[in-house]
Amino acid sequence: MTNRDELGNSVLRSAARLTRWASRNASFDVPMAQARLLALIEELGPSRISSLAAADHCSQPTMSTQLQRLEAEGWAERIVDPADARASLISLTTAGRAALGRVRRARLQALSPAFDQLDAAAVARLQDAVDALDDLLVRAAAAADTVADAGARHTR
Amino acid sequence: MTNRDELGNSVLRSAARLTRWASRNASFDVPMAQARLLALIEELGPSRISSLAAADHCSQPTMSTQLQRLEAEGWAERIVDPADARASLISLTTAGRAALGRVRRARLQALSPAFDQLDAAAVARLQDAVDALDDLLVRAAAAADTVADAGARHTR
DNA sequence: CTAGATTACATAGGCAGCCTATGTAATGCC
DNA sequence: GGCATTACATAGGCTGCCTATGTAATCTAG
Repeated sequence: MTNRDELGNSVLRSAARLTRWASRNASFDVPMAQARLLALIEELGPSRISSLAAADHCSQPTMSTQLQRLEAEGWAERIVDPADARASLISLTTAGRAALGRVRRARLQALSPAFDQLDAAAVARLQDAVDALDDLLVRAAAAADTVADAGARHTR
Repeated sequence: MTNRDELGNSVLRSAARLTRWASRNASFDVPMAQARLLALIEELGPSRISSLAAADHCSQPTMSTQLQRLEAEGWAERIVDPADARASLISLTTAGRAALGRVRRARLQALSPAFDQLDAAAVARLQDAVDALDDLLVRAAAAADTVADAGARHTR
């Protein structure tokens, strides 16, 4: 048990450390959350605000304000959903796609000195690490949802 | 090229996702930064504020305020460094060590449903992932320091 | 066809976490 | 003794996230 407990703490600690380091050292003009949102919109295509919030695992108001920032930069635009006047469909502008490209390049530039030292085996190992983290997150999120559903059922 | 670039983005994205998920779902009473600081003080033993800031890769004012919160909770205490009246030596109180234990248990509880599903191979894979991330961070930080030093040399 | 529930989103207010710039007190050096 | 340096504190600001709540559009039951 101590074994797995220790591992759980290690995973979270290492992931958090790397993330914090990247956000400190990757000097992009674009804040993390905006960059994430740009990528998300690109991935999903025209989407509603609530869909984006669900996909990003954040609250709807948080997504609303983040989107307003993207719009202020001219990186995203919204059209009223023709099927439902309450909702809007969000998509990237040309400038938004360009900004996303800049962000990705800047982020890589911060990591590249480290990556340049890696041999093929280390690259493969990192690739496997990414898969392992993604897998863990999927399981954790699924388990949390199950718990939440069970809780909701109790309150009905 | 595209291969490594893609991997770089993947690593950062996956680590960030896991971290964000954990901070949302691990319902401990103690905020992330405080928890980190508790662990850091435990690891380093009596230390100066500036040392803690360096170890945590944050600024000295940030560490000052975080420490004030730990002190307010009664989890850390400081004594004036007998060798230098400007500095103080920070250490955990008994309550602080207890709080650290609670945090670790709470954090594990959030992850444990996911961990319970893992077989031995998956655990080993995660362990390797942690090592890979740590290694990457060490390389990245070292590379960044080298660049910083070179820059500093230029300004002299 | 209309009153109430529901849905989609916006706004308000608050807290964590981090930064830079700058002030203050102790120390070290010439 | 005077001046730079060092260790830390304070001020002010930004991102990023939350909950609570308001508003307008839509759906639904009667």
